Amino acid sequence: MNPFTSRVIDIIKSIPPGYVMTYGQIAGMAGSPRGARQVVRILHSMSSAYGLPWHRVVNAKGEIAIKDDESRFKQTIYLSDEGVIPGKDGLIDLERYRYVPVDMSER
DNA sequence: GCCATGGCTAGTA
DNA sequence: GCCATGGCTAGTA
Repeated sequence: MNPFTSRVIDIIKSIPPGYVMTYGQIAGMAGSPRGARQVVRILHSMSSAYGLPWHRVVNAKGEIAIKDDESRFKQTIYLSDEGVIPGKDGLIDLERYRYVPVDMSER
């Protein structure tokens, strides 16, 4: 597996309950700032095999971007179960719920 | 060719 | 709304 792919998987697995990350944020953290779509692909195809908390990933606007209605609904439920509730505008407040891991090398 | 993006712009109000 | 972007694990043998 490509290093980028395994980094993305590790990052996604590190998102704690009650928090979300964005596709672009994950891609950038994995070393490919333009790789948001790869994150999408990984989430789409490898979530079940790797037990990824796929529901904790949203787009840059704080939207649940998944297309499939059923999965979309599940994501909404999973997030609300963890306390992540969209605002009146339907968007998840990233200021509040975004997970920003502390980079140990910068301490 | 696929995919659940992201960021910038045109066009409107 | 448009379009540049990029790495590759889909699946019902």
